[in-house]
Amino acid sequence: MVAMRRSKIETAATRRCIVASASSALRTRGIEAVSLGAVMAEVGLTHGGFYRHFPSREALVAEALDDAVDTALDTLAAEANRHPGREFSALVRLYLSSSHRDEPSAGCPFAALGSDLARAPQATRTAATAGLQRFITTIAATLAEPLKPRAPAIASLLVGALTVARVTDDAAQSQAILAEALHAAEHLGQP
Amino acid sequence: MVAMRRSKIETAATRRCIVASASSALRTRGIEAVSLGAVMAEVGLTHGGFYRHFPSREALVAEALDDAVDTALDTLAAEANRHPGREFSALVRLYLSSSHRDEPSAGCPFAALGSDLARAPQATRTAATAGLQRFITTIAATLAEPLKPRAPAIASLLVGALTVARVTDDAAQSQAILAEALHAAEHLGQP
DNA sequence: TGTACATCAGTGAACGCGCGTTCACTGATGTAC
DNA sequence: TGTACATCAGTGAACGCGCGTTCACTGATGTAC
Repeated sequence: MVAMRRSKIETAATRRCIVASASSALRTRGIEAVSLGAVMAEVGLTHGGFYRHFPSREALVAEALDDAVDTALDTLAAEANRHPGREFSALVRLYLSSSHRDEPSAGCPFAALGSDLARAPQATRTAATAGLQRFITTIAATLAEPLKPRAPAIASLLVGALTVARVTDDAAQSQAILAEALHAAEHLGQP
Repeated sequence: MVAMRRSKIETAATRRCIVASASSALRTRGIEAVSLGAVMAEVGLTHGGFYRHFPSREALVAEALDDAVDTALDTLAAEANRHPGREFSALVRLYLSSSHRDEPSAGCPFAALGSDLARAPQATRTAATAGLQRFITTIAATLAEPLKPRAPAIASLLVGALTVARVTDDAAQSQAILAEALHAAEHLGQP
């Protein structure tokens, strides 16, 4: 295909595709293992055009992380709202499901990238900090008033459980971790 | 300095130094960011000699991870044993301390490398799986008999809390996460 | 115990590779009149 | 509305860099006798 100028609408769509591609690639392969060439190839473009959309790789990473937080929290909040009166339990069960464990590309970026984010450069850290606050707020929204202060601990439990359930090679141990974490989360979600 | 053959004792010491250097570098900078050149330079050697000790970078990573698990669990178990009758609380307080958060190089490798380990190659995954089991066992050893099944959930909470406390940019939020996680851990450590 | 030789820990140059970034170029899109 | 020109999305080659790994070499250590 020959290079040529694209319409503003096409350009905006391309940019969104690049972010979406990076957003899932990051969660699948980790921040450092995602190359610009791979992201652009998945969108159907060559790597050279990248800099028409972003000033640097890091700018894309920060924006892709924001996108990941958005879509993951939307999914969790939607699941909670689908179960009126049992929002907390619904959120926790989806988060600690084996499908979430087995599909990091669309899942929680803190479980997929936690240790990477702690070492990431400024722009990414800033996006991560804001996203983490939103994650905690989303959990708090499903808790009764006096339990809301437990949201940070519950967020920690969810992120940690999914992370270690993905670390272990042993399928039975992985299931046990999810099950015990679910039990503990429900315990923390009650007075 | 001129190259020359070293005694068996020196060779073994060098090997241990390489592992120790890698063990802390991994936890500080992440698995992918640690280069053999940097590890060897820290030991005072050039990169070429690495292959006299290990067949590949991955073999070193797996062994360094084992070392990290060993030293981190030794520290936790020693702290627990220093407080007879309050082993669980002592372990959890050390794990969720701000000094642990601020010093990843000597700390828990699951908090420092969690998401990296989930994507690591076979040898590393195998070492991580065994190490995770030992971590859970170490926690269970500090719990009363009927509470031992909660060890995987408590391990998840500790790993997750330290991970997200390191992700956030906001010092106050980081402290709140550690404090709330400690509260939740103590809650889970009681009948 | 002493000697002759094989071994091998460490050096430093070299390799091939993939990466992020830059750049000259193309030609349709957007805009000024 | 029509025309002339500036803009710029995307291409593909090129760059410099750091990486893991290999290798010929050095000379003290280890071993066979």
